Amino acid sequence: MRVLLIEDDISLADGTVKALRRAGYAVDHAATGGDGRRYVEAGQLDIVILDLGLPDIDGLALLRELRLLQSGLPILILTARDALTDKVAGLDAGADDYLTKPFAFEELLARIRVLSRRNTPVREPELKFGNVLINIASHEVRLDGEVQKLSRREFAILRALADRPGQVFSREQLEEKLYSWGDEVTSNTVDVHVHNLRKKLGHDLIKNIRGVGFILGSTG
Amino acid sequence: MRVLLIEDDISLADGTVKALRRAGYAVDHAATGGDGRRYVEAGQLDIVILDLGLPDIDGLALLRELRLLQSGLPILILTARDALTDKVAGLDAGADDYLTKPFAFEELLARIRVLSRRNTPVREPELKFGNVLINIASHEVRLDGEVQKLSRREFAILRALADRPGQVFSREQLEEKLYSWGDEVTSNTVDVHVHNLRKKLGHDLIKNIRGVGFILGSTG
DNA sequence: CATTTTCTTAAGTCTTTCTTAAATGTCGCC
DNA sequence: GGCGACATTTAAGAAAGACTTAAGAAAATG
Repeated sequence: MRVLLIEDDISLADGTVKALRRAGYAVDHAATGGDGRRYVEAGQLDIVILDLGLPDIDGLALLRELRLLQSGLPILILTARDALTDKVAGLDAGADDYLTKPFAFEELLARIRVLSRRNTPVREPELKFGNVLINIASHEVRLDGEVQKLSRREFAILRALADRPGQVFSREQLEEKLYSWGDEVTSNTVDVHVHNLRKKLGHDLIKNIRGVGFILGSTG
Repeated sequence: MRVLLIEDDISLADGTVKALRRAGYAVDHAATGGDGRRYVEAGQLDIVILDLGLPDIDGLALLRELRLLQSGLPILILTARDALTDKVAGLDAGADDYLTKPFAFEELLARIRVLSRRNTPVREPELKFGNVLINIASHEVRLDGEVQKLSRREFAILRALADRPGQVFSREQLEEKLYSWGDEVTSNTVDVHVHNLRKKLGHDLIKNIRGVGFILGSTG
């Protein structure tokens, strides 16, 4: 298991590196963002621990770059920035976990274990279908770059379909994604929302399969 | 996106449930571990938020149980227990994230988004017969790579035949696949659909065995 | 608490698909 | 080769399903 620590504070990095090695990991250390990027480009890494206050590159920008380089690579942000907005921004930018300094080393190890046992692939925070771009975090959807305001239910339907492109969802399945237990609905709400979605995002994005349901993003 | 909150403190749960719903999630709430387990058994969930101080079951034991029931289901622990050993134990027992109370709701949402980015790869069951490719998930059928639009009944017949290639199906057997009990039909519908299928997919795919029924030949 | 937005319902319209039945075609047996 | 049984084709009316619209109810927002 090979870990890359991107951290500019040398003395802090030193201690962490040593402790990680003691815990049985092979550890690389990069003191700058540019350096870190080169390590990731070289491949062979299983997990990246990223400090945000780097001297040369904005941490979140680097994070997005690394994601592009290796989309499945788990990235844990480890930083002194404990403001809520920083956490949310970091996680939404594609980080898999966010730990603030000062931290308990045992917790870092546990969170590394969580990330390293994960074997399912991870999706980008943004989804793209043709000329439609879906930002899960901001509930913002763009058609040809232009922001379209979606209501909550519209977004929920779109997201459900976008989670599994090429898979048909029956109305019942979609309702399950929209309504909590006890809130079931007995009308053609889904149809109406789909209709409104199509008005906003174009008529070809969501297709209907007669007698079966709705589907997004397959060629048929 | 369907979230289950397992939490015994009713007033806290109420607030969280409402806020989650406002964020666009379908939310189920279980006040006991046993209840929570039943929700998970029922399926349809995308993520579980688990409180550890439950009245009836030890939280970690429940966590392990849920993991067995649905191994890919993301579980986030949300608890007042902020001791390091609790965190480590929770994460090592199989939780995907661990958030301590009191918490910022925005952070919970961000961490839910992280977990929902994971998508369990789904096997796409495809059946192939000569130059005909059948995709069950998308209800798509291709002839020489080109998508052919099939109606519901046509697809049902083709799927029935394709499920057991080389086996002859009588008209009665095929009708059983098309109609629910009580909907029986008294004409040559099956023949008509087979005819339309052949028009779309070539005349050799579905063969007739005189006096017996229809069969899908793998040698086409 | 008033205003605005979003959600649900339901009814009407439109489209596709299903069924029916009758005509035509084919096989195999006498 | 002709006859009867079975299979295929055709077309039209019926039925089912999808889409659209609008209005009242509910929920969010300030």
